Amino acid sequence: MIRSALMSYFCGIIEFLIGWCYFLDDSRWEEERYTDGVKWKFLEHKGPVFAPPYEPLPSNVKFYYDGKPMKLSPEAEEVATFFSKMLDHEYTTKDIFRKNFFKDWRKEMTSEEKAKITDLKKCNFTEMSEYFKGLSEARKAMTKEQKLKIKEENERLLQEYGFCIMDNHRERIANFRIEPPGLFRGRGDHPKMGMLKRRIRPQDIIINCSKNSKHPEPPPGTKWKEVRHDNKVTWLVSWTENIQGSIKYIMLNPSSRIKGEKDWQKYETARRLKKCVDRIRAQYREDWKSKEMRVRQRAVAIYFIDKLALRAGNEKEEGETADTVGCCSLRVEHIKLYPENEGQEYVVEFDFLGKDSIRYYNKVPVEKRVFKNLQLFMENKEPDDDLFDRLNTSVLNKHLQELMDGLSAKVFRTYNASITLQQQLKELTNALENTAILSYNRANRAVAILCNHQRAPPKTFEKSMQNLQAKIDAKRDQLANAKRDLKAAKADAKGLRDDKKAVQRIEEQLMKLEVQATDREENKQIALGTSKLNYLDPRISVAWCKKWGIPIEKIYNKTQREKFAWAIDMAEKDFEF
DNA sequence: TTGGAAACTTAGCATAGGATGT
DNA sequence: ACATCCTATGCTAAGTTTCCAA
Repeated sequence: MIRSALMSYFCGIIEFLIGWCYFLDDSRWEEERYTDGVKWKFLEHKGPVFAPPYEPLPSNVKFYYDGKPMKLSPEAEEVATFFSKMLDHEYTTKDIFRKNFFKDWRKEMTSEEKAKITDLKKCNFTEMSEYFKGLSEARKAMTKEQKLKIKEENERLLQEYGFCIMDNHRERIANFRIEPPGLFRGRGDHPKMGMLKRRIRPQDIIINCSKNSKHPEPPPGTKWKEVRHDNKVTWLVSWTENIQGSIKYIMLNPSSRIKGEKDWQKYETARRLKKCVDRIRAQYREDWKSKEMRVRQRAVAIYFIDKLALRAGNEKEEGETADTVGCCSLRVEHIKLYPENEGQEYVVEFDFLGKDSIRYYNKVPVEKRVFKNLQLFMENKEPDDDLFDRLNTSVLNKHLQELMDGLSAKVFRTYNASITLQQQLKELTNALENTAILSYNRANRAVAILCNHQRAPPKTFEKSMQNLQAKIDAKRDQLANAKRDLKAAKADAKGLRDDKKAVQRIEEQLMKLEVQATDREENKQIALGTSKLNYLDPRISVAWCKKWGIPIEKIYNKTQREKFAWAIDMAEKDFEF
């Protein structure tokens, strides 16, 4: 079954089929493929699409310094436009943002400009800002023909640069456009916010492709930094970004074979954890009693990672990024211990900023041994000391790897997310089709809450809720009227039947609206997409759809169906995670 | 053998663009 | 036909894990 499904999905052509049959007949394929690390045999692409060059402002749009108009050099002007475009954002008022911006802006100025422009407060960007607002208005107001023309040009670019050939398949590339220059805005309280993210040029670009492929051409008069032929990696293009000095990549779309296969493998690893999670849990519970402090710390950390789906928590360089933590990097100040709280014993209160500076707040009762250990870990420490001072992610993952091949901290998140979805779907789904999606979303929501996937409530949330409520009220009135008609229409049989039908139809519509309202309200601050895309084994959802006769389109949109094509082909209604 | 770099996954937000209502 | 609303998509930052050179 798996065999044929896979073939129909992946094996378009004969050569490829041979490769897959090798895989299908021999489970060592994965190991071989991944231990020798070869990711592809052939790779050809057209290289990246660069950001459009800077277009200087028209002469009537002026920058003012100290109240007087001032013509800027193109370099300085460009950076000024970045700032002017952000004027409406709160962060242009933040000290760090302004300080970083001004420092980097000055680097782009001529010496004359530098001498003159010494105070950001004296800079007036409003005319520039208005100009860009005007441009975006104009873009919105374009005629159909103009919009179509742009759309066609985008499509042409996509067809030319958006695909590559990897091992006999034309595959979609994820991000073939180079990130345009601008002002860096990190998430949360980022020390580098406002810094200039510089323009990427051909000489910054490393191309990766097959030796025997047609190499991408750099724009006329330019050169690539390097062309290499490394088939042990999956990226096509890379460059070094100037804010953190990290490398950025152009890679394939999630619909590609190489990503799909990896995704599948991820869920298979999580399913292997399912088989031995009892043993591992017994182990860490045992380790809570260990004589060795480092073993006890490790065991408590794994418990948190398992029970609360915390991230591993790598160390971060201070001052380079926002101050956020995960499990291993928790500090004393991030938890509070309550021997007794609201009728529960041994309660731990977590309050810290996690990835993307999203707050994690949770009060959980824990086992007595965990509680006692935490008290011990916190003894004689300052608030900003590490809670787990004998532990880091490398030590932790090394230990996990010993417990199970391929086990790392994030596998627990994947496992717990997927198993929770499966359980919740079993519990919540009732046979009534029109509430099935609500059940699904609720199961999805349980996972999102576990993983702390939050979102800012949409700006228009209140409004949209009101609109929906108005619709519901209107529908209620309509129902009341229909019921009245029904009472009045007792006389003749046909009218009675029609009226009954009408009442029923309206009742159904009303229920649908009410379900929609419930769903939306419950979703106010919770993001479902992240878990759906990254943590939930799609085969669970596919199986659920098959079991309840729900069209897959109801839960996965087009992009998601493309990403999960492997699972849609593979999973039958009896799939068990 | 280890620490930093490289590679790759996960993340929320902005907005484009399509659906829906008027 | 147009305005409004909502969802899908693009974007790129921020994580985790793996890799590899010293």
